Amino acid sequence: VILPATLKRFKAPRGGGRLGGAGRAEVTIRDVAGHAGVAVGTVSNYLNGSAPLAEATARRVQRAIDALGYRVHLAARSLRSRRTQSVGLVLPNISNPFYAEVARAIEHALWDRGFQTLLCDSSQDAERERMHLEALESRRVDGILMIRTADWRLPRSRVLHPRVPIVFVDRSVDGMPSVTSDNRLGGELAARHLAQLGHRAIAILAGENAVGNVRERLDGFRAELARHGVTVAPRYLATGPQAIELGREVSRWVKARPRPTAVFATNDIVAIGAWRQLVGMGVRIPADLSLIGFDDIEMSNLSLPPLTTIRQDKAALGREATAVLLELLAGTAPRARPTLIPPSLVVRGSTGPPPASPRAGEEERR
Amino acid sequence: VILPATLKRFKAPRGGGRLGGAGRAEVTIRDVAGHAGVAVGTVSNYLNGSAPLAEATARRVQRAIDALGYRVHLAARSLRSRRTQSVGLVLPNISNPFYAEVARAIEHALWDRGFQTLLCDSSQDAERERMHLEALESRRVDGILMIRTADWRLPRSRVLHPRVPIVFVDRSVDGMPSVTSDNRLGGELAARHLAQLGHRAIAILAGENAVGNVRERLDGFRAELARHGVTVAPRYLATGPQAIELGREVSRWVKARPRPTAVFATNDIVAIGAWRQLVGMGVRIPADLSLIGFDDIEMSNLSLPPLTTIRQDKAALGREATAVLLELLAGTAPRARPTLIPPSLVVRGSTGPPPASPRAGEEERR
DNA sequence: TTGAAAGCGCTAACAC
DNA sequence: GTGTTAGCGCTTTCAA
Repeated sequence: VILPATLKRFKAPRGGGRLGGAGRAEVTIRDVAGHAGVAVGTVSNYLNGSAPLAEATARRVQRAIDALGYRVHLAARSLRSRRTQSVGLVLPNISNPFYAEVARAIEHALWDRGFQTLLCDSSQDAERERMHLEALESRRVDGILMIRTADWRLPRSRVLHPRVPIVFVDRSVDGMPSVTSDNRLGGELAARHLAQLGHRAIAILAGENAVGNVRERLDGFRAELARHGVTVAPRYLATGPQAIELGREVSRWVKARPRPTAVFATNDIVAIGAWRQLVGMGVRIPADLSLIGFDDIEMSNLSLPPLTTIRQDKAALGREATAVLLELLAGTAPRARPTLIPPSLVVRGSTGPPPASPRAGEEERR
Repeated sequence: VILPATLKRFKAPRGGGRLGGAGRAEVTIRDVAGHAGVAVGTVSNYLNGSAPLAEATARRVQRAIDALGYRVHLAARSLRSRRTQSVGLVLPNISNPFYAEVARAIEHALWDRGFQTLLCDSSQDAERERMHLEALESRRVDGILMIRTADWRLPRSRVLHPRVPIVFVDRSVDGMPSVTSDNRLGGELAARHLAQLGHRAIAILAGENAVGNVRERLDGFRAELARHGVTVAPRYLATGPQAIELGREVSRWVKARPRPTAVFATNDIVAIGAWRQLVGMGVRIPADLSLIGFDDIEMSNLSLPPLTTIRQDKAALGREATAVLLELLAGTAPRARPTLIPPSLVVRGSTGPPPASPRAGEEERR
C-alpha cells in the first residue's frame, strides 16, 4: 500500500526523453520506493543490507532500481552516515615512476576495500601540499595517505593533530603511523653485495643527507661496510639532489687514482645518470667499475647492462599503507610504530668483481 | 542580536580537549554564525562570495571561522548545490609513464580550477573500468576524463549516453568529445625525418592495428613515405602488443639482407626494446641502423644514444582535455569534434644518414 | 519486517 | 545588507 506521505513526494519515472546528463532530474530513493510500493527505509535497508528483507520485496526493489536507473547519491549518504568511503592520496609527483607504482598499489587496495582515491599532486611544494590537506578535510575524506615532500619546514602541528587519520608512506614522521621501506637494511644489502664481490674502494652518489631515507640508506651501507673492514673515503662521496645530474659526478672518480672499483647510488635515477656518464666515457660496466642503485624502477632493468639494485617493494608499500589506514579507521590497534617493508637485492648485470689490478682501466688517461 | 531560532541550534565551541579526529563533533556553519553573532545565510554568503558583506561583518565571520577551526562540509554543500567540484580520471595504468604525465597535467589543471581528481586505475580491464564509471556516477562527479582501455567490446550505450559529461583523452571515440595527439601527423613527421636523411629501406615495429592510435601513426607514416617514393616491404613489418618484447623483433632484420637502414617504432617502449636488442647484438646506432620512436617518455632520453622520437605534448593533452570538459560543464560550445594536439619531432642521437653501402654491417653474419 | 519522520550541513530564495 | 527557512537525498530511530 502506498501511504500518503510516500505519495506526496512520488515522482513519476519521467523516462523516455533523453535530456542529456545535467538536465535530467535526480532519481531518488523515494522514487524507487514509490515504484516498488515500499517505504524509503526499506529501500535503504536493501541498499545497505542493514536489515533482512522478504525475498519478494527485495526483488521488487531491485526491479524498480533497474527500471528507474537509480544510482545512490554518495554525497547524501555521507552527509548522513558521516563516512565518505574516500581517501586522499597526497604525493610529490605522480609522474615519478616510483610514486606512480606506489600510487597504483594504493588505488587498487583502496578500491578493493570499497574506497575511492582522491589524487593530490603537491609538485614538491609544501604550500600546495598544505592546501591539498585542507581541501581533503573539507571533503571529509575518511583518511589520508601521504608521501610528503622533502622540504618541510612548515608548522607540523597541522599534521600532528590531524582531524582525519593520516598514514605516511615512503617517508616517516616521528610519532605518526608510517609505512616505509627498511632503508637501513637496503643500504646493508648493497654494501654486503659489494663487499662480498671483493670491492674495497667504494664511492657513493649520496643525495642529500637532510632526507631521512637517504641518510638511513647511507647509515646502513656504511655500517655493513665497516663490518667488512671497509671505509668510504670522503673524496669518494658526492652529494646533491637525487636527480639524474648527480650521476654525472662519477666522472671525477673515473679520472681519480686510485679509482674506486664500485659505486653505490642511493637511487636508480642517479644510478642511471652514472651509467650514462660511464658508458659515454668508455668505462666498461662491470668490468672496470661496478654500479649499484636503489629502488628498482622499471628503467633500471632497461639499461645495458641492466642495473643491479636494491628493490623496494612498491606494491607492498602501497598495500600495507592502505591496510594500516583502514585499521586506523576501524579503530583497531592504533599502530603508531612505523611499519617497515624489507627491500631485497636484485643482482643484474652492473656489478661484478673488481678489476684484477686496482689500476685497471686507467690507460685511457695517458 | 541573536534571534531565538539561531540560539536554539547554537552549539558552544566545545574547544580545548583534543578528542582526536573522529570523535570530535562537527563545527557547522551555524556554530560560526552563532559565534560571530550573524545568521547562517550570512556565513554562507561570506563563504561563497554570493553577496557582498559589510567589512566589519566579514571580519567577525572570519574570526569565528578561525576560532572554531571551521571547515566547510563539501558533501553537504554539493547535496544542496548539485555540484561536487570533483572530476573522475579513468585510465588504464597510472604507472605507465605516459599516462602518469597526462594524469599529472590533468590533476594540476583541475586543481587550479577548483576541482579535485578521483583517480581510477582500470588495469586495462573493461569490467573494472565499467565499475569505476558507475562509482563515479554515484559520487556525482561533475565530469569524467577517460583514457579508455583498448579492449572495449562492451555495450557502448553506457558511455555514449552518459549521465555525466565525459571527455576522452589520448584515444578518441566516435561522436564523443575527445582530445588526442594528432597521431597521423606524428607518423608523417617520423617518415619525413627518415626520408630526408636518405633512408629508403625502412622497417616498422608496428603494434596492433586494432588500436586506433597505432593505425593512424602507421597511416601517416606510410602516406608520407609514399610521397617520397618509398614503400615499406611487408617483411619489414612486425606486429604485436606495444610492449618491450616487440622491440626484440628487430633482430630478424639485422640478420636480413638487404638489411633495412632505419626502424620506426610506434612507441618509445618498443623503441627502447629495439635499442637494447641492437646494442646487445653490436649494431651501432645510428651508424648501422637508425631508430625512431614515438611518445617521448622520459626513458627515451636516457638511452645511449638517446632516442630520436615523436614527442607527444602530454601536458597540453591534459590541459586541453580539462579545458574541454570544463567548457562542457559551463554549457558553452559543445565541442563534439575531436581536439588534436600536434606532436613534434625531437631529433636526438638515434637517427642519422643510412650507412654508405646499403650492405654495410653485414660482415658480422659471415 | 515495514513505515514515518527527524535531521546530517549546506545553499538559495525570500522576507525584512 | 541581514535573517529565516525549506529542502538536497540519504540513514536511522522509533513505532507499528
